[in-house]
Amino acid sequence: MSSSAKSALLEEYALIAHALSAPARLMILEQLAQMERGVEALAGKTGLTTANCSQHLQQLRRAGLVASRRDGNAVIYRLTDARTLELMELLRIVAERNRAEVEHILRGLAGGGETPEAISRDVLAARLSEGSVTILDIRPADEYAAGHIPGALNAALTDLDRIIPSLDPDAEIVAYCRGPYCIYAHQAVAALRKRGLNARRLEGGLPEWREDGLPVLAERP
Amino acid sequence: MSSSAKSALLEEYALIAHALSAPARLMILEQLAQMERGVEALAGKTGLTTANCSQHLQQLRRAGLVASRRDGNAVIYRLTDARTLELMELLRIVAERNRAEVEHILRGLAGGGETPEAISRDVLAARLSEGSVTILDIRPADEYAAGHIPGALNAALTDLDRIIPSLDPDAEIVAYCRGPYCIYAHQAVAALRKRGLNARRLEGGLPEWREDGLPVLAERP
DNA sequence: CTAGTGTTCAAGTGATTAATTGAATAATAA
DNA sequence: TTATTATTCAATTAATCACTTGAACACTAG
Repeated sequence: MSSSAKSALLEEYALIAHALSAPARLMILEQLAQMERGVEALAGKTGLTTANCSQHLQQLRRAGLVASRRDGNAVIYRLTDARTLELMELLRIVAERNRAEVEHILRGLAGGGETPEAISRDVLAARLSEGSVTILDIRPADEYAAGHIPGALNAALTDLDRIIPSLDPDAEIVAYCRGPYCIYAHQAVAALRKRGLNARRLEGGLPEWREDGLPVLAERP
Repeated sequence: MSSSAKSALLEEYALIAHALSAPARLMILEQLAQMERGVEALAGKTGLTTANCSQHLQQLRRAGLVASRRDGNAVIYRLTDARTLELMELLRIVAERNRAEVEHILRGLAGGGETPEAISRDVLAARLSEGSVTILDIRPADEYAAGHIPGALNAALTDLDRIIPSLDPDAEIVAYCRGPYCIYAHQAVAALRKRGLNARRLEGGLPEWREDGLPVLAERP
């Protein structure tokens, strides 16, 4: 009884870890952290087929990490627990500390140049009110519309060149994206710095910002 | 290049999660959190065969979670990173929040009776110096010998009856074991309370206590 | 050197997995 | 009702997994 309780518990914990052990599911969770979405939309965003995405979603549901509701004939999935984001971030931290490959990949994204430390959310929040920073939201427009840092300009990565001329060359620029798994901000910072701009990355992304209770602006709430 | 970098990163994160997705490996990690150990000793503690345990250890090593050194003809494994423990604890927290089964199992361990909240490490550490608490270490003797809270009495679960007569019936008793995955302390508290003693569980186990920088006594350091 | 101990490797089995395809099911609109 | 859209199910494939068995390897003691 006691040893079966122990192994039952271990199986529960392993089930959560298993839910996070497929890249496809990590992508889905990152997407759901931006906003709730239907299966087809998620499939489009992640590049999975609809059926495959649905199956992954059901595995996530079995683990209790996502829940769904019906809206007409669409099934809208959402994260059940913001703690899952912490779990994913810790996963990233442990991977970064223990696997040299991770740092190697991240260095490659910086394009060879030196990249300054990411700015913390606290610090950015404090400077927000001063208006002394230009904030760039490097995500697709629909995710920006679902919520963004007040005052942030939206620009997709492929769209950066369009917005660069309008930036104050002397201002400090802070770029953010979906979160710790997202490389948009890394790439944006590398591109901006290559053009001589003073750009840094924000630690984490919008979901982490929201989770810290910091202000978020949505197009229609 | 960018999308391949993204998927390469996701695969790295998934690799860590995968390492944690088997109950056998969670058991091994919990053991290694107590003390470093050779393959055979780990196999004995976890109930795995030696070969199987060795294979799991190599999977953990591939993920970077454990490292090894040779000592004579024995290969001694250890955790590489205490952050892994945080990851396991968060895994437990998310499982507890999202899966009703977990709470159900834990309630079963309490034996139907009411169990008080676990006492935090800070609070116990503060009371330690006052000497107003009896601390019980519910782990096998070898793990106790490798390190324990100063002043703690060692008693295996099967051994509880032996030690109970010597306990002050009016004192507050705090029991701890290997950590958040370990159910020894749960069971010990249930048994002690059934006998009318004022027992509570310590939050986390010895590894977490040590990780907080709190004092640990080892038989031979 | 040989014998003994502790660990790893290699091959094989059964179970589980991710992903594909196409059919089945819900809910809505005409 | 039928048609449409969105999602899930069922059957399939190839790959990977945990675990077992028995042999191979590394190191130590004699």
